[in-house]
Amino acid sequence: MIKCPKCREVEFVQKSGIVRGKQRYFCKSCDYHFTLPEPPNPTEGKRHHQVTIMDIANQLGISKSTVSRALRGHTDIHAGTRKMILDLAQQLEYQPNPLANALLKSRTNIIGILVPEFRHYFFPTIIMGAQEVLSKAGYNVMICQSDESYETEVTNVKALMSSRVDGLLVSVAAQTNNVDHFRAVLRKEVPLVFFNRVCPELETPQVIVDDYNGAFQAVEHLIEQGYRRIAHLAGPISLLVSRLRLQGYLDALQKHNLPVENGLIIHYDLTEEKARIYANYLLSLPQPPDAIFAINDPTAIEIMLVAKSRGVKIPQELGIVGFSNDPISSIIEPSLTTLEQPVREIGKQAAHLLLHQINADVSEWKPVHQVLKTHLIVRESSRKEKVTNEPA
Amino acid sequence: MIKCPKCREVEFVQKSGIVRGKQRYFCKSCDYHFTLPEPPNPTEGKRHHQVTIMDIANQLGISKSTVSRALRGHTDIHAGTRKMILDLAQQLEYQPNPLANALLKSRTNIIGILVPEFRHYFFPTIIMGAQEVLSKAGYNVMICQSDESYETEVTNVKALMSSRVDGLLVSVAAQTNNVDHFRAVLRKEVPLVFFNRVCPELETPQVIVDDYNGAFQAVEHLIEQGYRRIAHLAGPISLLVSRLRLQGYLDALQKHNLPVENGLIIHYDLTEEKARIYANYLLSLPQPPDAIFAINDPTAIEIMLVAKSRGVKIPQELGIVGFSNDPISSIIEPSLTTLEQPVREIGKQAAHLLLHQINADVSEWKPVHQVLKTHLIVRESSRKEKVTNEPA
DNA sequence: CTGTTAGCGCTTTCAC
DNA sequence: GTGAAAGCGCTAACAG
Repeated sequence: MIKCPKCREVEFVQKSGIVRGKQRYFCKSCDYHFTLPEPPNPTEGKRHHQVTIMDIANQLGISKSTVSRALRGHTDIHAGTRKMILDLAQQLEYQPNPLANALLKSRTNIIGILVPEFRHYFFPTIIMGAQEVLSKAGYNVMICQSDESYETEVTNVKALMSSRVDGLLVSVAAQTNNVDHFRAVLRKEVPLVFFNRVCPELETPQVIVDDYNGAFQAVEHLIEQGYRRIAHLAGPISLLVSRLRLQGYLDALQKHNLPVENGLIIHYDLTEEKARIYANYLLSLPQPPDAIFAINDPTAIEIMLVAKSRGVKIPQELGIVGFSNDPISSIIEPSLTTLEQPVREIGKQAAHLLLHQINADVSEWKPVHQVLKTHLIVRESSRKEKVTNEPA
Repeated sequence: MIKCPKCREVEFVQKSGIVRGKQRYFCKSCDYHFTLPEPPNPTEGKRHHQVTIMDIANQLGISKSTVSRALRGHTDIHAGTRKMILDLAQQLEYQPNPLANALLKSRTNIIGILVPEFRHYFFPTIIMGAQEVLSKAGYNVMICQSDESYETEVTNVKALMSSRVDGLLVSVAAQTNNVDHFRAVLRKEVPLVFFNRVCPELETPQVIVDDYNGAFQAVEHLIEQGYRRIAHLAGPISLLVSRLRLQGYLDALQKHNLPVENGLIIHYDLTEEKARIYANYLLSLPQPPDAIFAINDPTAIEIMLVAKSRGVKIPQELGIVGFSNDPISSIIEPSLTTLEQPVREIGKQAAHLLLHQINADVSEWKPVHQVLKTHLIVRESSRKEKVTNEPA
């Protein structure tokens, strides 16, 4: 005898209508009702596109829970059963559906990587480093590029978030002035790690190199080589990396009692096109600089090409130093003096920090600031004194 | 009165034990049984991490189907209800969970891209082209690189397949001789499109450039410039692109009645290191070649660097032609003669073909072979006769 | 126009 | 050691 769990009445009536062969019952006294499940029908022949644990269970005449347990390596399973399951799974080329798992656990095992571009050496190499670490930890990687555009960056972050990535590795676009979209990420408690182009105002881990000292060394090296009017083709002031390298430049000038000329400091948006324009501008000044410290190697290369096309001799009339040691720096003639940074390592470190955040509770999150070393590589583009390399 | 749907008996008994407050009933006569659902408990206060349609439905006192319909833009919905739902969704920053959808539809909206590497200009540019098309169509992209290794390629394909990508864009690794892993992809009816490094033995779309004619032009150009012992640093014979470019090379020699010397044709695995080794080998032959046609620009660049380091004069003593027009070709000195190919367009075309496969029924799949044009760009590295560009 | 229900594939209680 | 059932969030079929 069945009692209604709501009103304790004993009578149920079957209402008219059947849902897909199932019978529905309603309590006579209250609004409580339920549907009687349909008797199991073994003569069903579904054609699955992908093998599921249910297929294995059915073929073996056991329940899917047991299959699941065997596949997941639970201990309390009969050894024989386990073997049957594992063998059949192998034979059927069973592949667990990560979507089901993801839905259940709210974890996709996907990491989003957002970079400004990946045409040059720098970001691809970082990505390779990150991928190396992440794929070892069982994560796949989704890569987006902002093309230095703020709008694209916002769109990409939204896309990655709506793909429910488990974490985000980001290098900010040159045009980004507002970081609310990253705040939203942290608000949803999705781990976020910045590298190279970071957001110091956000409480989240970041990996950079020692930009200040690198820039300082670069400019001091130019001064020691005898250059006196040193320009700086800098990145947008919104980026910390630009500000740090600028400060290194300024302090090196100051240390050597060289005047700072604001006209020789140009902030630009890191696009190839603008690099060319500003290089031309600098070289056509009434009193052009005798050296340029460029924010990065692609910029330095553009400057070299412009200088060459104008017949300006490097390094005699113009010294150039870049940043990052792009392989092209050693190929171009004259070869480019630059600051080596452990590019691949940046990616690996960032990935490690991200994994740490993912595996820790939100309350334990720590905004670690990792700073890696740079190393000046002196090549031809800044060696004014050709004969003597050592000081007298 | 409730009848057992299996044996038509009328009596059910409640067995001892309650599952999470639910009561289970068993037929007295047969083994049929069911569980009576628990009465709805409105005083439940779950704390969700992410906003779901259920949250919206509950707050509005309507059903989640209605919310779903409103959000999906179905027409048959009361305008007022729709507005309420849309407003609340906005206010709650509701984001649909793509995992639930993916599980339901077996579509992830993710495309896997597998390339040999992305350090140089070529593959990143293709990826950008593909991404442009795919993201417009609502797809995200998952990028893997095989590092030219067969094993890594197999691993990557498996990883992408187990991520249930909706389609695959692939350029094959140099070391790949066996394509069973791609056969498995097609067997599972996952759309697959090859580009650049293709598998002609598989019945699936592919995008290449006119490698044969490109190579033919390149070598004919060298011959016209007066070079007579032309070597070819080729890719692995397993790749169609290597075979086509080799054939172009051979036919150009034949057309101009130049002998083919097997010692001047070297197949290699496309790694930077080996390029250097073989370049050195060629240049140290008792009768070294007076020109080299390289399978691609990175290879040509390596050859140039080796030649320079050995004091071999380019183009006077050694003519060099590459393939692809990597930006570095116009930067290096002497600038590199090469074949321009519409790199970005390759990615776009491949993406279009893939989208077509995805949207078509498997029975309609067509192994289209798209061939894009190449264009010889003559630069300094092959201009032996410096003064006269035109024939007499 | 709206509500109810099943089910995508899987893991995880709970019960035996 | 194994099975039954719930549920992750969503859409679609069906009933009203």
